[in-house]
Amino acid sequence: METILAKPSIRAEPLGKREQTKVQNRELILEAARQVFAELGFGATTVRDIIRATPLASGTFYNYFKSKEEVYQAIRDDVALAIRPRLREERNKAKTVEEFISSTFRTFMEFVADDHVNFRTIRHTADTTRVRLDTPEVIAGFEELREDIEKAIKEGLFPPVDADFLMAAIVGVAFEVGERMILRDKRDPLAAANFATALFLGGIRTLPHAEHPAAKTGTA
Amino acid sequence: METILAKPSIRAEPLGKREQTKVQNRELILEAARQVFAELGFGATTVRDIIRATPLASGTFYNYFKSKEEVYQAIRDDVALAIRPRLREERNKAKTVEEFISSTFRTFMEFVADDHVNFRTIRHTADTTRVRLDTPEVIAGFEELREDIEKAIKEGLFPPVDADFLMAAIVGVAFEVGERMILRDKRDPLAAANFATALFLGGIRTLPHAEHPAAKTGTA
DNA sequence: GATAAAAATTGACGGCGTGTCATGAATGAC
DNA sequence: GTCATTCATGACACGCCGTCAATTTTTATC
Repeated sequence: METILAKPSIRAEPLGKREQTKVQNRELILEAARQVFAELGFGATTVRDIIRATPLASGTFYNYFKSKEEVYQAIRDDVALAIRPRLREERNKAKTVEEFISSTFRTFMEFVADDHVNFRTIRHTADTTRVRLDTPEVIAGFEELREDIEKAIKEGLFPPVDADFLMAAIVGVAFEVGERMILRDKRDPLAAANFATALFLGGIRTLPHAEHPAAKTGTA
Repeated sequence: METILAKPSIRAEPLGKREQTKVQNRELILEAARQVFAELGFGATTVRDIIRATPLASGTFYNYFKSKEEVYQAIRDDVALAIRPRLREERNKAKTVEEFISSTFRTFMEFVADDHVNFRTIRHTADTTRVRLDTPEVIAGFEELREDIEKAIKEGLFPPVDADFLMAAIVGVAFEVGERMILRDKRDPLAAANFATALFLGGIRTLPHAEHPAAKTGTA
């Protein structure tokens, strides 16, 4: 852990066979887990189910993860780590409240629409009940948002509102509206983002008007 | 199930011994479950843990519930069934958008503040990860909200917005801001409700200004 | 009250998932 | 080629799950 001095003068890609299979096995487990979670739901899935969907032996699983929860975290964290930099960048570019809010929701909704397979399978278990697990990485993303809001307040971009509540509100709307979006027959991330943006910028009265107010369900 | 003709001419409270212990046992299990969930978290709790916290035998559990999930549902449903009528009543009394929104958030936040023990223990598991399970009763509450929004649109109270998205946004903000509220040292349901209400009525620019924008964390 | 029928409780049991660990195979260093 | 290290393997002991035949408790009837 301490000695970084390695033999090969070339410090690059060509991993040893050992490292290769290690990475491979990890990915094998993660991929199997994604499938099994999607099929059985998180709650019903067992470590055995995951490992059975893999050529590996049961004991091997525990060389990589401590539990199915940890696998789930890894999956979730991949997503969080992928979207967080993009969100941060967008927010940092923002010169106005409008840009801050709209770019946040647009980026998020587009990501969710792309990633809807993961999103869906992870949030919905087999039965009627829904599950939402926020891993430390995801929570760190929330904190980043709050920091950015606080910074924006300091710079006079935002009025001096309760940054903590505002962060919570943005998160709540993003996830909840995002979920409704991917449940619809036709996923329209822009429409969802526009809705959320308008809500935050001007409240209900400035929301875009729906074409067919009643026939808008699509959830069944 | 069909014959309602019972011997006792008095059709009233005094349940038979049979019915009494039935109600009692059910309550015994529910109460034990509340404690154990709070202590171990939902995920780590087993049916055995629950029944052990009870004078009953393991087999008896299954006369009352199919699984720990069903126990959890029952607990959650109690809460949902308690708050739904109050929310509905408030919304039905509303004559303006302002009343509709503000009464919804005020009622919800007050309820959450009162019930924060249940809310907290149920939403937070032992580890860092958070869990949210929406039971059918809770989801039915969401649907009620959407129906009320659709009705309000028909009556011209609301502009013709996307009722589904608006419902999701209200739910998201209510839960997420509600959670931040109960995490704070001093629970202030009115402040949380005012924040959410202002957001929905006029957007960010009309949000109440925080006294000490930076020192507002309280979450640590 | 005594007796029979109905209902509910009990705990032991087979099946399965969990996490561990001794064994052995693959890899890398020399 | 030899040896040490690292890792995969699957059997194992333990505990939980849901069931079910036996038993106890309650209710109905005489």
